[in-house]
Amino acid sequence: MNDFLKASLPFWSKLTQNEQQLLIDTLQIHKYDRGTILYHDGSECAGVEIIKSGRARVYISSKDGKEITLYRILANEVCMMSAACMIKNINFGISIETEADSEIAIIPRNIYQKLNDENMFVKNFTLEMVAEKFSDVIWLLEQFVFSNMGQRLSCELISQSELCESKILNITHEKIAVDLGTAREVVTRLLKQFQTDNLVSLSRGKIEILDDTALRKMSKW
Amino acid sequence: MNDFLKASLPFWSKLTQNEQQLLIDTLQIHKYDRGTILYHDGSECAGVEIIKSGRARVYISSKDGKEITLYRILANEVCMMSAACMIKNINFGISIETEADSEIAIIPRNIYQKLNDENMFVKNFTLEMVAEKFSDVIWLLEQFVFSNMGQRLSCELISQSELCESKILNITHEKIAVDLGTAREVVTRLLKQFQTDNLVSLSRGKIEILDDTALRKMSKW
DNA sequence: TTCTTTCAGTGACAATGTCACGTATGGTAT
DNA sequence: ATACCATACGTGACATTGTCACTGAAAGAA
Repeated sequence: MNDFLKASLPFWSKLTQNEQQLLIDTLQIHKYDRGTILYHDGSECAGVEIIKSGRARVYISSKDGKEITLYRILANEVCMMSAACMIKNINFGISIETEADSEIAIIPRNIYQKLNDENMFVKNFTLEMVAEKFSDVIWLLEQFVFSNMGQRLSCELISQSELCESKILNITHEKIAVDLGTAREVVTRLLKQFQTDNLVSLSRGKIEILDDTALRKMSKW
Repeated sequence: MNDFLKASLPFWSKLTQNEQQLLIDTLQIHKYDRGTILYHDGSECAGVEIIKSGRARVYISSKDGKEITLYRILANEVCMMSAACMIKNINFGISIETEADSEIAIIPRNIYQKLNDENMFVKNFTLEMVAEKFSDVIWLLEQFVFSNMGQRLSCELISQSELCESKILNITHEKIAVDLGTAREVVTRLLKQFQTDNLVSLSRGKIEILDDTALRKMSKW
């Protein structure tokens, strides 16, 4: 039962017996279908979420429906946004949705808060997670400000390929566009170019990576 | 002497007598001219910096010299980047420069680390500061991804006006461009437009805001 | 099959970024 | 004052990216 807690929470072994039991007793586990919105800009956060299985996407969106993906949360990872937002009720203006059918454990807000206040290791963990994601977002901003679309697209293809551990990506231009915060047409145009350059091979809902060396080189300019 | 510590460090009154004394004893105070680079991407951080007087700009830059400002640190504010980077040696890829002649106090790295480990309030403060700046950066990213230049420029003019508490900004198009992460020509073009719309009045190195209501409305779209 | 939905392709145009200049302004040296 | 110089600004041409309004193509449902 608590194997995944050990795997997800580096501070697990530093908790007292009581703290561990408290966690186990209050932990809620939910299943969500792919595409469920776990958290939407401005709503209350229920607690700290741990992805037992599946995957989630953290993103920001504008009123007119544009989006950009900040980062993803994979199995056994903790959603620190929920951790952070409860600390000082800072509203980050972000949203989170599942990208696959997912099983998610929730540590209730007040429980995590208690652990965070009592236990140094928990607080350390919280800080490190926030700092790490902060670092991720700054990297993203860098990409956005300093790189051209070709670089960003090749980078996206590589990381999508790593995500699904395959050179064949079952993904639409639309999804890529949302990840990158651009328009589908732009993605289509560039992918077309990539295809004539023999970097990828395209078909409906599918992109096959032919030359990942070249893409990698490109993405790092 | 330690008045500014009280003002800058919310946890000051929660420190023990010994801790306070330790801080005072090890505190280093330096003066820097306007334009000094306090921290550059990848260098070691000396410690936690507190701006006693003056102002600093936190930014990221690319190899080919493009920049974008993340946020500013004003008098009596603490540079939490240095705080964060020492926690886990996360490299944020940022740089910091003074924007005015500044007096800066530095809490040595190991001292802050010690306080942070020992004292719950210090750790809380660190976390809150990181979360707050994180929130700022996400806001910036939102602006960058979802807003057009007109909106971002009007927003910049408003915030510059608030910074110097005047409707007359002594600032060049170049500086504004660097803040916004765009090119000077783009700023020049738009300012020209703003001028013909009677929003601002331009002269060399100076921008006078004529209609801040309109600018404000614009910046919030 | 036919219908329908989703995905992709395309041309025209707008906004922004880049480049290569030219021009204006204010300070400094003589 | 005059000439000179550095810095700031203006501008046109063009490249890249974003937006819009479509059309066409593929895959699943009726």
